[in-house]
Amino acid sequence: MQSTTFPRDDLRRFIQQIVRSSGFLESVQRPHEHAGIRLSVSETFALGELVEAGALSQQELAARLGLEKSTVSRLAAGMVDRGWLSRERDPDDRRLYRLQLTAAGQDVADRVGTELSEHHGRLLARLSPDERHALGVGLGALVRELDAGHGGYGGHDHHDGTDH
Amino acid sequence: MQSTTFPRDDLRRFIQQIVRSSGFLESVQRPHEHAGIRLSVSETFALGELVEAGALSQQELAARLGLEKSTVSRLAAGMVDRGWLSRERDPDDRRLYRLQLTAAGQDVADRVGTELSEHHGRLLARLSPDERHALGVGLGALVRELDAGHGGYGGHDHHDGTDH
DNA sequence: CCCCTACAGTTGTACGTCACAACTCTCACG
DNA sequence: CGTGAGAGTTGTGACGTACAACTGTAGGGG
Repeated sequence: MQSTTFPRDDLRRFIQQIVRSSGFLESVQRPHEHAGIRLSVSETFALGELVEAGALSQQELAARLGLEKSTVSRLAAGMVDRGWLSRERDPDDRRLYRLQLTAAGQDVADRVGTELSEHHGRLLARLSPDERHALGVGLGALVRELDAGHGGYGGHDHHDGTDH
Repeated sequence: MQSTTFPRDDLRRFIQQIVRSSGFLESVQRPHEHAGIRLSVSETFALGELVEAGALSQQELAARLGLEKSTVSRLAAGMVDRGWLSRERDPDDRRLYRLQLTAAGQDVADRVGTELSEHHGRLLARLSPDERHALGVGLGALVRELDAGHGGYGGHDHHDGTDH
């Protein structure tokens, strides 16, 4: 059964308090300023995914973000408009796009990343070393299981991972 | 091109992967089925806050959810319509409402809470006892610091936290 | 070679969630 | 009383998203 170290629904209480303390419900819906740049949460995550992956098709990006392809189509278009993304057809399969950060896009990603990193650093600095370590272990395990099993809240079950 | 500050932020990487694996961006925007009941994320959290607090004014609920009072006004109205909430003026100060769960509302809160709890339980069951413990310690510390300092991602800074 | 299916991406549309601003109503205080 | 402050409401508009119907490319069999 469950050990007494993590009783009944503490995870839920944590989530609720995180929501409360981080202005969560507001910030997901509205564009935001990070490092003097106005971007939506989806854009922020898209930057992160592109930094990590290098080049992605829109489908792949959609799968990573858990969004519909039509949504990502418009998301990418907006980022292209702002000069953050280059969108070229894949020469080997002209159905695909190759989304890639431009120099300006990398710069934005860098600045936003730095700001978030500093923010998180300040937050983590207030934890004891043991707590920081515990957080890393715990979140690492959580992410591992979320990735492995189905951890979604929706049941919709996209984000499959079937790529060519 | 120094583009490596983005991925170096561990907390950020965790968040990103959690987003990816939990269908987050989609589910925040759209009503959802929990225990056969269709509700939005804000409604889910509102139920949680009301279970925890017993009775709240709309302002207090707004502060806890990090939402504007007008938004909460409509949120509460919807929940009253569905019979989950009773909304009576506070006899001592008729400006305030006393929001309280009805029997039906408590039932819904209970069912949704149970489902979430089981979901979280299944997730946590796949962690080792050490990992579960670490997660508890780490998240506990994180919540503590989020609550204490300003941990918000916006610069907006409402949600003052003057409550209780 | 052509058709047919599969797949990537686009566009039209509708919906849900939210904030801001201007308003009403109640309270407290002089 | 009248004035100001606080709780809640309503009008409005912005934004992010999904779904469905569409276009265009690719890869097979007849």
